[in-house]
Amino acid sequence: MRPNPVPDIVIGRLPLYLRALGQMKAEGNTVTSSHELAGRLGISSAQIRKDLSQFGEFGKQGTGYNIAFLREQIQRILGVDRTWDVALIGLGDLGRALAHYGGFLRRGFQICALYDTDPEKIGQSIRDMPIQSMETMAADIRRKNIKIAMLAVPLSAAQEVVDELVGAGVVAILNYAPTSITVPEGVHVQQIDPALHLQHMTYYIKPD
Amino acid sequence: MRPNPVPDIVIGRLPLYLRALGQMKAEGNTVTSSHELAGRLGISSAQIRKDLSQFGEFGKQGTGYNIAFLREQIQRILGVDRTWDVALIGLGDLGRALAHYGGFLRRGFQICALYDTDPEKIGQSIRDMPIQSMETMAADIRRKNIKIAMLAVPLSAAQEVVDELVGAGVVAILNYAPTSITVPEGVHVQQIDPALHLQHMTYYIKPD
DNA sequence: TAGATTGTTAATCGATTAACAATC
DNA sequence: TAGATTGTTAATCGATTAACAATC
Repeated sequence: MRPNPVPDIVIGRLPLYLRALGQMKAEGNTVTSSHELAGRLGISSAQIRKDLSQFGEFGKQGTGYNIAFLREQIQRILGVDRTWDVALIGLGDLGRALAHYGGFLRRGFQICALYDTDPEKIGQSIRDMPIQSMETMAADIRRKNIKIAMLAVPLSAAQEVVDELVGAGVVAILNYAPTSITVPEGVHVQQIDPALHLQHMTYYIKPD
Repeated sequence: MRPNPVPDIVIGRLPLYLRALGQMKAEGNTVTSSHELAGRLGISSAQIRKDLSQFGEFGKQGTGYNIAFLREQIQRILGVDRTWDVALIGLGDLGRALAHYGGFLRRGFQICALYDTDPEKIGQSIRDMPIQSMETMAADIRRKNIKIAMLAVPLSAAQEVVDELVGAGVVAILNYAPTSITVPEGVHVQQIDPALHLQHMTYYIKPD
């Protein structure tokens, strides 16, 4: 009998815990508690303990959690106790900002290939990485065994590029194009659309 | 007796519906159904009908929803049947990309003020907007009655800037700094942290 | 009319929380 | 020992879905 899968909503909180633990470590602390974490993150301590209990027993009654240890455990659970290669497609303003962002590496990700359709851009380099043609993208991604892609192309190109990425073996896509994309079973998509978040908030602040 | 508030999780889906309706409109369609929307968004048609029913009756049995009409209604519900002024703080690579992004306006938002601490940047202009000093930020935001801010400053500065924004009357913050921030009751925060989304997905793709 | 789709109800499903024994 | 905090259970709370009468 297979164990029940851990709810996706729990998986989604683990990176949040990891981020907070990283900050606590940077602050020089060595132990924390579900209450302290809860306070930082604005959720309940019971939820944190319940979430962690899905994966094992990481704390000590009376004293709480060792920060370094718990951090390592969550990194392992999420699979970021290693560095993942990531392809970045679309080198407009946003794509360039992502390519320059230095924060991915310490969280388990390394942008290692850049692709665009614009002949003006192809051949240019960012951080010593050449921008390559999308013609060669699929073969290149497959050859490098890249499993994760960040998509910063215009809306009109998004689905087409997604299909190509999936065909090339990519199984996780972070989509910055403001549209829902369709992928086969087993391929994971996360979406970032700032306007969506802004519109969520305006609901609550309408009466000027 | 006050009516039950609409669940936040429902509010969070409305911008998604709005985005899909905008695309359908752009494609030249005039009517749609809960089933078609559900197919596009990968959720159930029952959920869409239930969500919409929180706010009124927008469809017709047998025929579905008029796209233009439903779009207007959701815009009104979310408060994006107008254009909101938005302040952007932090003009690094990401801040610049956001300042140049042309997609906000058609979704109800206009970046109308830029702030940074770097003396090199202050005085420069992006899209005809001058980058202003953070010294003058609070007074300026209050004078202009800006209620929404996008925060693209380094982690180390985030909470400090948030406190100043809140003090200046900002009630909605889109936080790009990779940290949880603390705000008083009545102030809304949404967070964008791409590494969080990537780590969420690696859980499922671990066995290389 | 026949076919389609809404809006809504009740049932199901799943997530969160409160509480506490265990124990450091 | 006394105080603190975990891991876990059961209860509560909330969200999703299935089903269908109403009706276009």
